[in-house]
Amino acid sequence: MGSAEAVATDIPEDFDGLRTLLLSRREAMPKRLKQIAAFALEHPEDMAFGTVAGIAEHAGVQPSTLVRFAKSLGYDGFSHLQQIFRDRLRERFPDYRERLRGLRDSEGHHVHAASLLEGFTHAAAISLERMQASVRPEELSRAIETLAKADTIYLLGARRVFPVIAYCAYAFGKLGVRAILIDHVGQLGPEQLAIASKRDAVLAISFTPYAPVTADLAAAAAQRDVPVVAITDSAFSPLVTNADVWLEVAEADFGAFRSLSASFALAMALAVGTAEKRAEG
Amino acid sequence: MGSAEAVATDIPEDFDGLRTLLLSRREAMPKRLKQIAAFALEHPEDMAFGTVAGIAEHAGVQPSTLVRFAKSLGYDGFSHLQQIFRDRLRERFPDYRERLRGLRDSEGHHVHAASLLEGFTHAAAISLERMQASVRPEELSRAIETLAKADTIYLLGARRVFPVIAYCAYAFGKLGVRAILIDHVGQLGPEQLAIASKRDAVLAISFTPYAPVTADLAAAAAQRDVPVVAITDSAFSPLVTNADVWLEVAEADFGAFRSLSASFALAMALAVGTAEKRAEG
DNA sequence: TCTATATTGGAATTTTTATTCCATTTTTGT
DNA sequence: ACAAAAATGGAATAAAAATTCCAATATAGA
Repeated sequence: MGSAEAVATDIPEDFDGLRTLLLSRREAMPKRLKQIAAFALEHPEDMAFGTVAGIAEHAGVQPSTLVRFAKSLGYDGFSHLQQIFRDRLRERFPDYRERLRGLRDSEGHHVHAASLLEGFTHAAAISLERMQASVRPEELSRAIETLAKADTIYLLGARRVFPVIAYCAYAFGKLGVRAILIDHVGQLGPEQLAIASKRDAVLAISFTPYAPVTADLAAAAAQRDVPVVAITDSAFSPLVTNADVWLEVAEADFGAFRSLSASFALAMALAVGTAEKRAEG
Repeated sequence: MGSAEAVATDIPEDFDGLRTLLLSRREAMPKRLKQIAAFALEHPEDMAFGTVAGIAEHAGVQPSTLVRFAKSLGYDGFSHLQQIFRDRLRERFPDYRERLRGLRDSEGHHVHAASLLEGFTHAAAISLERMQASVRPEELSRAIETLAKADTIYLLGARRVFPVIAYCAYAFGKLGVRAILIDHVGQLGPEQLAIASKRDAVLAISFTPYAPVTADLAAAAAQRDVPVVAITDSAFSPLVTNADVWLEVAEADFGAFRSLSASFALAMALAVGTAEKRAEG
């Protein structure tokens, strides 16, 4: 016994932890392993994407040495170590379920509750960050212009995104912009939308799994030449075909639930932007 | 010859090109391939990291269909296609900087629209960060325990926070927890809440300026010994006096509008925590 | 310098993963 | 409604990758 393998007690499951570990062990490492440690911190992307053979060649070591490196840190093998680098690129929590399970066993209930909260908070933060990169300013401007020209704005959204559209109703009301929430009570959606004309506009939101009502009502409106502004999560959304302008928002999830933070931020920007544009002209 | 394979003349080598290609072919694609195309654009990260088997399962298709998909676009095989997704993740950071620079250079309206969006995004991020510090894990646990013990959960929230409570109705439903949304249609709030007993619970949310309905209905429920869990923004809130447990959330604002992000994250943590606790015992 | 111990290189092996093939189902055109 | 073509599912196969093992080399302590 007493081999080189670590006692596998504190294996870092995220990149920061790994970096700290590597730095602290740096001095005590044999030549090739130190070489790999340096390479890993310098080229985390290669570590995330490469194969053992490829990375080994780049780093100037043997494939087996890479596996040894991973094991000496306490990981099962190279694949396990690589997961850390992949998670980092994904900006996701490392194996969150595992972590939650561990917390539940070791400490009290409130720790678990806190980490649930942390999970949803994190998902929200990621969504916001991603949206900053994905929404194109020109499209946003076009959407605002379309809504600003409208006489009345009809708000369309069901199920998961209903809260967003409900908030739009609140915000437009506060801003003095005439907007009508199509809540589809008593299945009266079509009737609620029937009076929309080409001088109005529809703001429709829908994410997977796309609620059929939303797409149907938006299509019906588009048919009658009512301008449609859509917020959705993919170019394949049924809303896209009928939309004059569409904005893409990909929300991050935690467990089975997706965030709505980015959608809210976007909806608010649309609402305020519309109100300001109207005030101008 | 003349098989289904594409003529391999214009294989996009970057993500944007691929996206454009997929969009242009969207209509002509058979069902499963379209399904994959949608999945690929929605979950580019999974495409980058996953294995054929894993991605196929997530997307709900057979592994062979994934390979066919890649080939139908002109790629050698799945691995070749996957490379596009990996390259995209590698270049994500420079891409983002480009975008910001472009933003600065472009014309006035777009900049303004973009900065509105940034403002709301920022407010949301700040709110999330603050909440992490202000919510005490023990209180959160107590709130979850209270809700978990309840037979039926009555959801109370009006005006600005109505979206949060509406989302709770959605989440609890998904999680199989009996919950009733007091939407106060036709001013029937008191009647909707009348059947709540001490074996149930009320989850009430209210922020300044506190909507009187919410406080009144919560007080009426508390009067009849229905446990009340409250989410509010200060110790001076009218909800506090009637609540058995209360959680404080201070949302940041941008312009006249406050974020709701932190409230959403908290509400989701409550919902999932409650469902888990019920599953345990 | 010599020996015990740790480290390294590289081929052999096992495991995982991508791809192909064919029978079955679905769609399309007449 | 029918035949032909296209699309699909799933098992079989091929390819690629990770891991292991052992001999060779280097290192440290006496």
